[in-house]
Amino acid sequence: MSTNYEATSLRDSLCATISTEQVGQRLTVCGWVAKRREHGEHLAFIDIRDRSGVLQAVVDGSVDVRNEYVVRVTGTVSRRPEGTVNDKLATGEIELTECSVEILATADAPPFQLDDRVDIDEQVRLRHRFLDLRRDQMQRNLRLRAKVNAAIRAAMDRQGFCEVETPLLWAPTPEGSREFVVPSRLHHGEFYVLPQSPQIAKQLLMVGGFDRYYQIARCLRDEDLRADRQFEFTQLDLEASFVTQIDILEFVSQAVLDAAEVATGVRPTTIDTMTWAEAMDRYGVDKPDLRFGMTLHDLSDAFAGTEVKAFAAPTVKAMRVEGGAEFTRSRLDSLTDRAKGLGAKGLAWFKVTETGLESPLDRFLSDHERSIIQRVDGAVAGDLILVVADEYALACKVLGALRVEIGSPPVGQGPHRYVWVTEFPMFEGLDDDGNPVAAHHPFTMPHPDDLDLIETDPMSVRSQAYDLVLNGWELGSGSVRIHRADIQSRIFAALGISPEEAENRFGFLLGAFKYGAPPHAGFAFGIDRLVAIFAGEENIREVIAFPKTQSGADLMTGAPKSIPDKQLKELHLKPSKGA
RNA sequence: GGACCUGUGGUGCAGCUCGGAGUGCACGCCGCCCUGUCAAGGCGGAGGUCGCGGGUUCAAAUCCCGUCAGGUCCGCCA
Repeated sequence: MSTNYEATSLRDSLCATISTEQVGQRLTVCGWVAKRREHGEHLAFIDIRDRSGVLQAVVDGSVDVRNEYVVRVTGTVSRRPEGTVNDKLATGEIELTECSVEILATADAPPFQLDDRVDIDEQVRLRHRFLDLRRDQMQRNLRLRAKVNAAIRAAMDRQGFCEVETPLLWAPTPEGSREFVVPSRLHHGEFYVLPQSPQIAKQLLMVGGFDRYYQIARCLRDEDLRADRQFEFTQLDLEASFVTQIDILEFVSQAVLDAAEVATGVRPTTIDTMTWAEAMDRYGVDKPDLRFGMTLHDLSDAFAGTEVKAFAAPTVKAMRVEGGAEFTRSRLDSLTDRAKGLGAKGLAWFKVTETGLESPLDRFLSDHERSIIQRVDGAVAGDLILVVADEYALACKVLGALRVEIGSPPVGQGPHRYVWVTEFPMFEGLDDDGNPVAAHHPFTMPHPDDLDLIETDPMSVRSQAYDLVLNGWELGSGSVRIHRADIQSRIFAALGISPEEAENRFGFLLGAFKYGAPPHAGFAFGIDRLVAIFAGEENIREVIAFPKTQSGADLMTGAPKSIPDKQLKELHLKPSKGA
């Protein structure tokens, strides 16, 4: 028999670990009163809840305990009388009798019910998060998260990675996401920032000879929040030397598959791979959700010489919505609004009927065009065809967004479909000065076949950057890094960063690279998101103990708050008007 | 910075279109009854700035404007 690690000075056992095997034993448990059911002067049932579950204690009616009192109960483990067994309870066959009850702490009535019977308003939950955490959902989620963390650590350790901690107080780098700023007390008017990721630190560790580094790292970004984005989030951050992309994908796969196995009980058999170009073309996003079809189909050739004005565009993309002919006009209007909101000129829709097409545009179509639309993706009567005509990238993006909006199942439904998206473009879009913007970051190694294009056709250069995607969520991304000064110079030049500016911004990294930088590559993926999907939660707040609201407030502590003038003075800070 | 949804005893909702007394339901809370319940049951009770401010009106939870908070999304997130 295994040692009972749960026994402490105050208790012998966890509530729900007691079974019929212990019948007759006198045991002590500790926990909260989950429920009290009174049956007159000399009989009451109290459910005692600890982290393992609940256990029923039979007590005298005079025992005055109320919901959420903290109690220590000593009693005899007994079989429940015939006919009173509760199948719904792990401990439903037993109960504690002849109990003595010690009240360790009394409790006010909680501001909301702690069972999972009703949804509680987000504000109320967050204001009293410490109570919310007692609920089964939060207990399950955070314990699941702990198991995932442990599995990830074990996988990295097994693969020879060394866990190294990197600073939270770091130097500002005017690149990428907005940083949280920390004023320096000892250096007037100067600031640290909290790292948006340990990116540069881990590359320096490579130069430092830690050829396999990892860390379960907190990252901080002062950007607007979303269901899958908090100011602070946790990543498995890793970097390795003397490797290529293939090695990194394998390292990360091991960690993710191990995590999936402990979380779901099943080890996923495959992680798909597709290029970024494929993902955009077929799914209209760089984070495709492979749980469902509704892929995008290119009709550009068929409509090349069309008379239909709405379709006179470089690219015509279509998507079949199974059963979508039932969509109401207002639903179609709202989809059209969404398409326009994303930059499309409009959204064409065609309901496929037994006799043909039903659409405001139908009368403008040639017979050939009509037959093309009717056959999109094997359409049958009752389906809906959505068409966007525009520049290639925009048509893909708009239809891709509609695909997710219409077809995406809830997080908890369907299989877990992992996919590596590779060959991201090196650059995307132009900044205000007309220079290309690094899609990943400026230290990303271009694809070896595209090195010659850096100067001639930068926007077509592919990079050795890759994302891991699960069910439409971007879990994380990584890249092979540039370790050669000549290639780095060419990339800086393409980005419009002068040597002086590069020295100013990244001098300490580039300087380090002069002393022997090994070829290296790395990755980082978000543990909040991974656990949220494992837990079937739509929002990462549900897997974070103390999250912030969408406006960045902590409703429990009241943060952010003003600080005393004395403290401001010490930091050499003066609030501007309105503060 | 923008769009949309929500805000009504402690909690979750209904009431809002079509203005007419703080009206209703469920849970919780308090008291009494009840010896086998487990979402216990029965009886009784307390508990409200209808988020806040302004406007329209004889009259506003309800209509209008503004504002705050929470949520979802766009922008943003190298």
